[in-house]
Amino acid sequence: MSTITDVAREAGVSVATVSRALRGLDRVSPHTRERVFKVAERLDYVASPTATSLASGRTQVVGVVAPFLTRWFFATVVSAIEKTLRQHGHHVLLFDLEDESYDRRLPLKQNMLWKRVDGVITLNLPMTAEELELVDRLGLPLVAIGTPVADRPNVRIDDAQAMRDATEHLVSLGHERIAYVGAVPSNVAHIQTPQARLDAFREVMHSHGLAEHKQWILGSDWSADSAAADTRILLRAPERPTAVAAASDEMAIGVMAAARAEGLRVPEDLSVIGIDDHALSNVLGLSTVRQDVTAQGRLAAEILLRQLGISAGEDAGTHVVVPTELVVRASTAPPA
Amino acid sequence: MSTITDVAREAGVSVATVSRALRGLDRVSPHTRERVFKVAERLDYVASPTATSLASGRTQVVGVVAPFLTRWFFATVVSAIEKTLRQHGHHVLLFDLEDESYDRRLPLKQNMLWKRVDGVITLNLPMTAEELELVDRLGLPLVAIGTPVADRPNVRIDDAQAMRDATEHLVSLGHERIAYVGAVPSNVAHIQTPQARLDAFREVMHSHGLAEHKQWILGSDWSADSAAADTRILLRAPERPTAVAAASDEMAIGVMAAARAEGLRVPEDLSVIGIDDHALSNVLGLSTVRQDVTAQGRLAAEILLRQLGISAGEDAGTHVVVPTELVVRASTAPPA
DNA sequence: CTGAAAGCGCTTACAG
DNA sequence: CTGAAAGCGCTTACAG
Repeated sequence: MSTITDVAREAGVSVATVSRALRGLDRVSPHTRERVFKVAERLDYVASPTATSLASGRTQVVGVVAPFLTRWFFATVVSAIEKTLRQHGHHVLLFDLEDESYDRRLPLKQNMLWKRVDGVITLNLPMTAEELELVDRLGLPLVAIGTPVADRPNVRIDDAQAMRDATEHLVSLGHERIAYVGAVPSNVAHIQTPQARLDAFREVMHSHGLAEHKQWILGSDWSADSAAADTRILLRAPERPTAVAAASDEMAIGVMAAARAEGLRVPEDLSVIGIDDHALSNVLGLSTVRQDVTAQGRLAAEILLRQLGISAGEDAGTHVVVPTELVVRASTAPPA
Repeated sequence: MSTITDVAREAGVSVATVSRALRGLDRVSPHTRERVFKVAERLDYVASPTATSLASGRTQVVGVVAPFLTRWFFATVVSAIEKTLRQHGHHVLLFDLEDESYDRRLPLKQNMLWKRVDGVITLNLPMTAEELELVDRLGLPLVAIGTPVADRPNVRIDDAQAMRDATEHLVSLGHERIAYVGAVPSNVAHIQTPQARLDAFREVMHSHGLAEHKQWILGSDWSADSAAADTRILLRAPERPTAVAAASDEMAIGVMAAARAEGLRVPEDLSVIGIDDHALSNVLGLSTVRQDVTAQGRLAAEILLRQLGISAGEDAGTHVVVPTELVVRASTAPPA
């Protein structure tokens, strides 16, 4: 592979001039610039990012950090981030902090970030004080998607509003006996979004004077399987809810499956609603509150690029709330 | 942040000695090594990967390239790759080659790889001759997951065997009128796995003397939505299959939903089987042929590390076929 | 066992 | 507008 020296020699100029010409800096004559471009193209020259980084201090790489990757939300948002960054000549270094045990995660370490990335995007990741201190010490800009990180730029949906809309939808259909799936177990401090959703659920129930049954608030590890298992127990009790609001579509899908397994019809015997608009929700007829995850990924990437001094997208500020939308499908109906 | 020079000064040795001591090379006295370690720790020293790369030619980064990311298979395999690489001090630079249009993808370019990664892992990505030539020119080892790439190391399942098992399962239940969902449209050259599955389906049908109806071989863009839409048309025809074999669980889920939407019961009126064992398949009661995607990601990462001279995992060779397993659930039964 | 020095391939003031 | 040179922070022969 050819280096900047090869190009300089062939073009009959200094390496400094090649560097300036190729990066589009001014103070280069049009004629020289053109000659350099020609030679660079002929030699298939691409500047070594490694050398560029050492000299400039920039890597053109952004660290994307997630507590896990294998759920719909994360894959979708990572895809959007990657595409947006690549359009602006940047790349994503991916970190999956999932640990063997569900009740903890791996910590962010200096060797993941130091001189490796220009900035960080977190995905629903509450950061510890030490991690935040690390990011600050390394001077890295940070944008948080979902769960906020201190006062850093943040892109998210209004979790409370989303769950309010879901619950109000059930109430407006006439439901009074409503269960909730997706409470945060106390051992999972690194997953916080659900708390705001639960609070909103309670608020709506209370505002309508509806009773909140403690045993109808189900915890979950956020998976369809565990939501289904918990729901089956719930549905076997003598007192049964007529509707379930789940904090995510994946859990809602588990709830629907559990209802069917218990011989109940959805929505005739049990209404179910989730939050997300998961890729499978449409085909499964799940009512939900849709969030635009792709937009969140794109916006977060654009904010970070702007913090790096690269103009990208429209400046919508540093704290963006992406709107959600109630989508009524076949899984919700008035109680029998 | 401190540099190797800081450590050398504090420890009273040369930078060369610090470099050797910290990397565990021999020809360093135990006493010196210990002193260097102490100082390095006290100064929070982490070698600049950017400088290390320039000097050594190694980046400790692996490029992971996928035709898209937002499907279950890809997210799962990327997660496994990332974890395996990180255990060995390597990181993943992620490329999502999805384009606006489904019938093409972005090409792999020199600026994504050159001096940026030490090797490449492809995920179900048929490479063009130019792309392969590029990877060769850059001297990068490559491991392919799924779709093979020339004669490079490869980790995959036996696609033919998987679909044979799925189809044989339906035949053994007594089905004779079987449809297939997931044929590859001719415009999607960058997605090839399904072709082997379709061939295997045909082979089994033929070996049992069962008729193959041309209109029962459905193409698909590999999503649940399109599989559902196509299946609904299929099920409205006067002549109907009693079973459907789908090339993936996501499509099979679409088929089940379509059957229900048409008022048919699964499995009484229509049996459905897929391939994958998707995260939602258990809860939805979908019969399937399970593949271990996490193992595929781990094995591919280990092979690549070994090609880079890093001992990782057990050496299982360079061409690994990960076994699959028929999982019978509630979506398949004898025809009515 | 240890150090001085060259080299990796760029960028960036500084002169001119 | 252009070039010579220092510098980014490591690794790696080469001496000793």
